[in-house]
Amino acid sequence: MHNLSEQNFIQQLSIDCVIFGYRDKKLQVLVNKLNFNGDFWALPGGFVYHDEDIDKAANRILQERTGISEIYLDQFYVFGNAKRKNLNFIDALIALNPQMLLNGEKNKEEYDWFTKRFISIGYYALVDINKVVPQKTDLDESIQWIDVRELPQMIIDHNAIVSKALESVRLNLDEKRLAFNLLSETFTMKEAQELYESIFDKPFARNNFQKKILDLNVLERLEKKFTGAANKAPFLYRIKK
Amino acid sequence: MHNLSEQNFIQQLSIDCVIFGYRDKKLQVLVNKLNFNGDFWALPGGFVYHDEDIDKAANRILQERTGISEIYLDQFYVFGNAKRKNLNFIDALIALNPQMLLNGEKNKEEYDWFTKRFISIGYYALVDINKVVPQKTDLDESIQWIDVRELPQMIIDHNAIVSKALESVRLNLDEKRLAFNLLSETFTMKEAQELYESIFDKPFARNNFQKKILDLNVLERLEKKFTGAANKAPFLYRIKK
DNA sequence: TCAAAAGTGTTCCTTCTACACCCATGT
DNA sequence: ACATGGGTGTAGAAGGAACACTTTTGA
Repeated sequence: MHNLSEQNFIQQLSIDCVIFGYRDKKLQVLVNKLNFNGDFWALPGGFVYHDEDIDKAANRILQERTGISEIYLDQFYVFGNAKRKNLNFIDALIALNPQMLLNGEKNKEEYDWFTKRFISIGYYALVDINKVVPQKTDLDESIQWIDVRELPQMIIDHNAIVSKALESVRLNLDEKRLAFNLLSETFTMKEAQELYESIFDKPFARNNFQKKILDLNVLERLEKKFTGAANKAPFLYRIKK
Repeated sequence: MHNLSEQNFIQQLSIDCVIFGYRDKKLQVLVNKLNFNGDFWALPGGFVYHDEDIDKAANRILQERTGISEIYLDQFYVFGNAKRKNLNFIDALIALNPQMLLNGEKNKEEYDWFTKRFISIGYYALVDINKVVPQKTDLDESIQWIDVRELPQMIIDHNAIVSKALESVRLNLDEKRLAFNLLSETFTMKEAQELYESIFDKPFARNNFQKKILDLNVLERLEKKFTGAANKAPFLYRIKK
């Protein structure tokens, strides 16, 4: 593990990130599988340096995991149940990975630091999945995109954090023009519609959707996209600068 | 001061409460004036015990300050700027109150605990102002209701916290039926309208307002209220159980 | 009988929804 | 020519805003 216990970070405070991407007509979340025996899944997260804004900390964590900066992100909720501890998870981990205890002193410190009750600030991020190269840390066995509706059971309350994040995204989608952060720079109206449908998990009428989106007055129409298919070629759109 | 430094609380984490009440056709906020020389105003706030849910902590703080339980409250934002410290405020305080330094050791601990950077979770509460008996702590010179549009300059970012709270209340007012928490148990439609007008700081059309509120289908109509005025007596309403 | 304020109805306009039609494209 | 999918127009429904009218109350 890192030098978590060395007091560089604010104690008992963490940040958990729900990073949304969109591919294959599915809304996906970036999650990592922890590098231990047993199935331990978690959201990317981290801690806050003593002299660091929490927004900056969230940005840093996101950059570490996705490789890109200038990510759209928003704080959406604080999870502060008193029982929010890594303790149960750590004990299950140690039962399956007894070698973890070998290092004595050092690990004892880590253990004490890490098993306290944590308050976690939830951030959601919306990224163009094609620009992201997921980065695992040495705590992770792997990091991958998983369909938001097919997530495995995750540690502590991370599944609940994802639910709350999705709820917040839905509430803010139109007002803050969030959706377009999930698409590549140019896209067709159909792609935008399929994105909406995967976020809200319901169909939209094609003509009315187009009208609604264009009435937002934030898109500019570019050239047509010829796919070779035997039908009218759709226009490409881009967010107005 | 209290035994803040005795590690009963989670470090560097606070809760600040924006307690809204309504009287004299004005939306008011409960604020306290600190018990030192100089004009130091602050929102009621507190800290979180190690074994306490953050929602419970907010409830406890509210109960201490208002004397009532069963308060409607909602977490609305986390304020986590790195420069969020009591340091400047404390130094100004000490300059005006040099006697504070006399107690040596004990106060040094307090000083160290209290001058660190704090992350604060904002909660707003909506109360029936008639049921509240504001309670000051021994840190306060006074505690009082002040019109939300006439608040003095407060310490750190407390004015910004109030702004953000008001914004959140406006967003959630209809969806969560928040408004009626601010009125006494029975009220006339005019009173409800005046409350809305003070929250949104704009007038509503009388007839349309009545239709909108009754269409919510959450109120029951009671007897008429005869005031002695030379006009038609309005009905009283109450929230349906 | 009158003024003041409450209650209710109606029209107009904007917005949302559903249906229909036409157009471009490659086979 | 034809099937396929994209773009646009329009009528009907629903919701909100503005206006008008009636009712109740105490002086």
